[in-house]
Amino acid sequence: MKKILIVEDDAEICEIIKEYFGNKGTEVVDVRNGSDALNMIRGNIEEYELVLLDIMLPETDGFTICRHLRNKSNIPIIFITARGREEDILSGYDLGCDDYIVKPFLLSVLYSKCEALLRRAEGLINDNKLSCGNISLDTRTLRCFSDGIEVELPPKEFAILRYLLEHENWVISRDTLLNKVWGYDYFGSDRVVDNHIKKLRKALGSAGIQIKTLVGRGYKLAKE
Amino acid sequence: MKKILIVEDDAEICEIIKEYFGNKGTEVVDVRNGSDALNMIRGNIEEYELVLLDIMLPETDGFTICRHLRNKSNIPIIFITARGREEDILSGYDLGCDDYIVKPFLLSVLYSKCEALLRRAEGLINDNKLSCGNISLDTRTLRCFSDGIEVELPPKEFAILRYLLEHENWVISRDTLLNKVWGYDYFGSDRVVDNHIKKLRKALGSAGIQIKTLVGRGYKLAKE
DNA sequence: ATATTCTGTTACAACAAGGTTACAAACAGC
DNA sequence: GCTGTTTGTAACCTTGTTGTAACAGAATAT
Repeated sequence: MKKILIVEDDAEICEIIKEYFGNKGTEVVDVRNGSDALNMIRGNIEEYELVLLDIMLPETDGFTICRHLRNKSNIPIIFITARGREEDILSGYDLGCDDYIVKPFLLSVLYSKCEALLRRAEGLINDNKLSCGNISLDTRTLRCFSDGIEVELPPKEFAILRYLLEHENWVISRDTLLNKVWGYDYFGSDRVVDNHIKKLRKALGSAGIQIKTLVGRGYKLAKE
Repeated sequence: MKKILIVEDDAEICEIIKEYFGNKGTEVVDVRNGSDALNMIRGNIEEYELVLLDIMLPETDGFTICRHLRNKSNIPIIFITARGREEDILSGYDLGCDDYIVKPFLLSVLYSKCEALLRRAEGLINDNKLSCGNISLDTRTLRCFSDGIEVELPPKEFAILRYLLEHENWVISRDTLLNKVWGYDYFGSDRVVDNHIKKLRKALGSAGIQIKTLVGRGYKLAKE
């Protein structure tokens, strides 16, 4: 469950945000004044995935809090404030915030903004991760993991494994693999496939047994 | 120089954005209708680092364009539109945009939002010190250390190493490096990359082995 | 202006990946 | 069980990719 922090002195706003986000499965922890917020930052801010920050606060203002935050963390920060003047907004962005929302605002929009920012901060707008059992594969960084340890795969083997992962539990014939991995214009022997499957199994180590042979029909990848 | 794409039918808005961003050192390319935008996406959207997207456009609307974009790219997307109803905003976020700005807006704020989003998209909020294994790099003082001792690097090699450090463990193709380090308008042989990698490895001494070759795919930097 | 460094090209050697083949092992049908 | 077919495996050769150094032109410093 995601956990976000809100620094806001208005009890009512805290409550409606906590309820709205809570219903969507996101835990919201609130802090009502600047000095508590600073203590939180000194402590374990790593617990949180995002910070909602008011500017006008008792004891220490939001800008100062943002500065402290950015000194130790890249955590996503969204200002939520009644101060909508150009110079305030620009100050916020100068301090390294990610978004700046002027009150009053729509809860649904705030939630969507948080989602979008969290997606972006985690670097996964499209899901690049494929996995099946002990095998996983990141198609963006082109990394493959077997039993948690990284395995270097040559291009063809990577492509075959990727196709198998995209079609978990399907029986894939050699012909299909030749078409999808080699291309429609490839006319060599289909024994190439066997060879690459062999190398793939070897490279995957103990997870290699997840690639099953279906005699006369092809191969399939299973969770084991 | 950063390059961003704006899809917007209003010539005046295009012009003021192009001028404002141009003065700040960001190139803005404009497309005035939906079908041109779709062609751009099918072509080389990789050239751009961010897309500003209007919704009401001739031929194809912005939502459709956003959908096509997200099918092939994680590029940051900001909607800029007169449609400020809740359902429109939520539709935008549902399609995977990063921000949604309702017209009229302040140019300075738009620029700050772009900056913030680009920072976030590149994962570089605190980007003064980069390191990986025995290699570290201070982008402020432009100094590089390998095994703790300082190494002087020529500009190109520094830029390559910086890009690799910013994408630790990613497999970076020669094409990507040419685009990101040399610029999208470079059309020489990609063997330049090999040569600079060779010099970089040599300059880094024993830490040079942290730069791995992935035959047929490019290079990657790893912790060893 | 001159020297020095940096950059990009080229040529060639070294190497890894891909594909074929041959043979052993496993399998299916009888 | 036996037999023919399919698959696993390893060796081998070809091909394309990469490492490397030498070189020339461009950029920069002196």
